[in-house]
Amino acid sequence: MTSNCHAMAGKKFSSYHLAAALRREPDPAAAFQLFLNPPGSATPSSAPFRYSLLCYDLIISKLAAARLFPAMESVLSRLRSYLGPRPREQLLCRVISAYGRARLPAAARRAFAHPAFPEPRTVRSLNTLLHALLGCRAPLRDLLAVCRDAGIPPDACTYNILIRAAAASGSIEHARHLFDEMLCRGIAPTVVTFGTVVAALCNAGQLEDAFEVKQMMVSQYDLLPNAYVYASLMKGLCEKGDVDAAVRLKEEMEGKAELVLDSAVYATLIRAWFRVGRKGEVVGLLEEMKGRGIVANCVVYNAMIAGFCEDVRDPSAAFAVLDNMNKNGCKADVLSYNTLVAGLCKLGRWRDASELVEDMPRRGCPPDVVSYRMLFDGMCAAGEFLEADKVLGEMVFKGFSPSKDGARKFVQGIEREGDAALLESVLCRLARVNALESSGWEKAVSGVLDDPTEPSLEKHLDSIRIA
DNA sequence: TTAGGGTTAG
Repeated sequence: MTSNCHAMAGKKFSSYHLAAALRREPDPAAAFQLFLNPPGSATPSSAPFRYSLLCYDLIISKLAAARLFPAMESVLSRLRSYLGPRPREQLLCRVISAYGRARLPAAARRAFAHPAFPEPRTVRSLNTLLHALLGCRAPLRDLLAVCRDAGIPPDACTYNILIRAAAASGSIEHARHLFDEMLCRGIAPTVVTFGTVVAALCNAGQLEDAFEVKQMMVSQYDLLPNAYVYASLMKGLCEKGDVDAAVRLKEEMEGKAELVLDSAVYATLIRAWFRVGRKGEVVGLLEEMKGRGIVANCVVYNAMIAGFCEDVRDPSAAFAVLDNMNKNGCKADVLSYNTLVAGLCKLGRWRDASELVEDMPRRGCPPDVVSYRMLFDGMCAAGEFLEADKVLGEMVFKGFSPSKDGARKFVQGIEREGDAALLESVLCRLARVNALESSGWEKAVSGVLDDPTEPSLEKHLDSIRIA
């Protein structure tokens, strides 16, 4: 189609045309082919195609978003020898984030140092890398090491990520220390910093401290608490069982003109309402939302799905919510499905859960590692080890591994059933995805080794050790 | 797509 256009225009297909074609092409693999072979470039007499930086930018962004990493890396290599304006750091950030979302921390680190991008790095790509590593659950000390090695002066954003990493690794003390350090270095905390600190304190159950921080941001830093701060506090109160206090906080928000209630605030309350058995009042909350012009998003629907599954133990009602959200133009996300899968498994309905997981790709939402782990655990809990084994095969094929706990229960269950051949094959597969604790498999394996009918296991043991 | 909340699991 594209080549026809330029032939009709009687002009050479330039990088300008290529950029337009890349923008139009929805299929990233097709866009990659277009980039490699621009129309007209194959004619023997023609000079090499002259790419513009925009073409590189477009194709790299597209491939990054589609997680077509080998293709993306090959373009990055070409970009390295590209003689033209140097690419912007924003593009590098996109590449790093894509690796972070794919949970590939080593690749994210390599990208940060990629020679296609001109030195020096600014704090912007440093922060992107830190955020990517945080998403990969890298420990705080790794993040601190990255900061030290980069030698880039941190900003408030850097500290916000580090504080969140400290809280995620369970150390409020470290988070506090980082906050103090940032003050010492003359970096002013922002409303985001306070949002992070309040959330960390609430998650740790330190509500009094969290409220103190809310006061302090006003009195000492002249910053107003926003909906993020309120949502964290409301969730913290609900978890302590003080739903009424959470409602009072919502009323406090309503009294402040500068504060806008949003869907997160309602999702928090909806979930809490279900937990305390006030599901009848949820409809009222939804209507109130509507009245304020707040559109229910995935998070709100997911809170309802969780409520119907966990509290009402009524998966059909949860399925109805799923249908409803799709009708209302809100595409169910992986969390919606995983919540349902968890609910079905908890009710022992692993067959229904299995059907739902199988149906997810058709519904436009491929299962993730959590979907598989929950289904696997649900089958193990039901004593359905052969079914669990099938799921395990599919998981391993897709590069996912079961949780350590799930793998342990699975191995113990198969041990109890005494199927040595199955146990052997299972241990090898688990070892391949590194889902075995050494003590766990050693114990299980030694049990089988005592069995003289199972001589081939030693061979597999060696392969496990090498892996 | 430089940072924070809210819905699942662990």
